[in-house]
Amino acid sequence: MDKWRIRVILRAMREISMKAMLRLTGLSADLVRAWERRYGAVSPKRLPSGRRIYGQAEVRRLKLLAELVRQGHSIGGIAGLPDSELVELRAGTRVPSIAGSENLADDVRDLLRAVGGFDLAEVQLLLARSRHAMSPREFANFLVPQLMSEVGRLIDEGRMSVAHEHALSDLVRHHLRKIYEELEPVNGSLKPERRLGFATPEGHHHDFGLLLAAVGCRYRGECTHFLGPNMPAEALAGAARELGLAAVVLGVSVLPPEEIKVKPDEYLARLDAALPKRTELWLGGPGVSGLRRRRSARETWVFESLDALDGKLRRLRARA
Amino acid sequence: MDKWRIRVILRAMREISMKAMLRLTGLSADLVRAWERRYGAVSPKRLPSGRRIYGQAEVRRLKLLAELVRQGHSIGGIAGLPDSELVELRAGTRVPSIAGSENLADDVRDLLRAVGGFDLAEVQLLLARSRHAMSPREFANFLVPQLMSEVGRLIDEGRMSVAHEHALSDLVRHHLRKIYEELEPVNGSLKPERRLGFATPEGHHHDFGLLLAAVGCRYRGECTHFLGPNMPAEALAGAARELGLAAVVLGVSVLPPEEIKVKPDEYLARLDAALPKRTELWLGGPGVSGLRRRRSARETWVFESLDALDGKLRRLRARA
DNA sequence: ATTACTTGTACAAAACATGGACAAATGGCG
DNA sequence: CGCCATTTGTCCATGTTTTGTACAAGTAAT
Repeated sequence: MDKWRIRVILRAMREISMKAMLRLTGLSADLVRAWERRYGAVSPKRLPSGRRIYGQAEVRRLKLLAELVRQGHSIGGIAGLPDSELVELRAGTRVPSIAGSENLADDVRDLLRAVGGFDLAEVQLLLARSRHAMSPREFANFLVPQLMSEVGRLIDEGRMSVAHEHALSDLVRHHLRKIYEELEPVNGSLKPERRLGFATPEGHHHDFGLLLAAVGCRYRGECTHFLGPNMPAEALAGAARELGLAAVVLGVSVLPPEEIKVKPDEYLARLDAALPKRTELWLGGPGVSGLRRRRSARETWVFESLDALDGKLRRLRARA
Repeated sequence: MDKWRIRVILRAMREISMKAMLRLTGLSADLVRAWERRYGAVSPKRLPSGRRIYGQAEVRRLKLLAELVRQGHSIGGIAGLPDSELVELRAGTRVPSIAGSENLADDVRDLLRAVGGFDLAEVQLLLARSRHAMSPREFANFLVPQLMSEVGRLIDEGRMSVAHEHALSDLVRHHLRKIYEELEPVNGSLKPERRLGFATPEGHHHDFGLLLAAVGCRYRGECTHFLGPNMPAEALAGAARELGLAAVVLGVSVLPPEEIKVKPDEYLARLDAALPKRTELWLGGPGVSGLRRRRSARETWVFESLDALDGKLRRLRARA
């Protein structure tokens, strides 16, 4: 028979058996079947033999339901809600869910108008709507960069001030932070953990890009620890040791000369000296191009874009 | 027969079961039912089976009632008031300086242990629990300062590193930011607006204290605009003009000499020159004591503590 | 043959409703 | 101050609904 082929196809489409689903969700077989039978909580596809197969969407939904039930919601009350409202329930924010996000460009345009008019409440609303209308990945990798670069352009043209930008930054960062929080893996993922730590060097206060990277990694199912900006080398090394980090992801920005307190190269030397031998160093951000090439026994990798980071994760995952 | 299958899930969005409501409000089932039966404090909808379901409005109202009762109001006296008057009541009450000290100490202890073990997921959980178990004010004015000062002490003693502190800061800030967001004025139930803008001077990247101040002001029902840290004087002045701010609240921290890009006094001079005549300047934070006394036609006020800021708001409110 | 999974039924525990009772706290009032 | 009525949080008894888990009997996969 070509059962083998079926299996390969299933794996390729990320569709998994019940047992695998149970591992991912932490639920019991009887319970999931009861939820399905009594409330129609999920409707997994079936093999010709009648066996259930769960796709990514079902697993995600079951994880959501399980988490909400743990939080005190009654399964009967939430099993019928669509995914988007489950997410809202978990987030605790009310969002006037507009049907579908028509176009990324439209969303950006609306946001820019609201920012220009300093209507922060409206910006907040639009961001919330966009965040729920698209996937975390779309939000973090497309909408946010596009929005911020447009704002940068408008500032260059003198049609907006940095005040607009800062106020917007605070709101956008807040939403990214929420996404990061909500992506928290419920149960240990299938693979053994590869812990990643995120920080920016001492004197580097902007953790915007770092947050984007962390969101991307969580989205890929990595076990991430956000340690924050402005992290002294020795403290970061200590944290890496305590946490047993497989890699430290360092977000390096470009600072105006008068703000440089610790030279990036010096910082890296100190970090390299203090960091545990096995911990890899992944460097990203606008500031990496200016770094001197160092020689070190340590596995060091420079990524030029978030896509490159994403690619690396996919490669690592495929190998395992 | 199969009544399960026939059963229609007719719960609308954002309506939650009693158990979930209890978690959010921190009240007990018996108590809520008593309030409902005796005073009609809330009137939750019912499922066909008779079970109560609570919407956003009811949860908010119960939280409000619980907080006011904790502050000494009698439930019988306030249970019948409309939401707007409850908010008004909260905005005008003097808050007891000590709020369940033994409980607070427990929370802080648990948090410190989790931080020390670098268990960020646990910290996140504990913060979320505390945030819901106490009023925004208790969280922002008691738990957060106590927690952070304890961490500072542990760092001085060498029992914690700044990495712990930064990772914790990120999480606490996130929760403060959420509180700020959730305090968004209900429905303009309060007095005509006195718009306040919040920022830190150029080069000052820490907006932790600023956020605390903003939360405090929103709690008092003020119309607040959080403009963010590191704000150039001219941009801030422009924002004040556009927004028609009644006052700019500036959070000044103490910077190590090598990080000072713009001297605070110079910054203030520039700000004073650019700011609209009618906009007041409220200065707070650890850095205000080092400021030179300036002469200016502008109404300028220096506050030494968050309590002082709170007091000013109450005085303004009482006058109106 | 063993394991994993199916459907259907059954049952016990948890959650919740109602109404009543009770003691501690509160607040006049003589 | 003592005394009494009221307020208020908590607890209990009893019945119903909801929900998690167990099990039997049969089928597919390894």
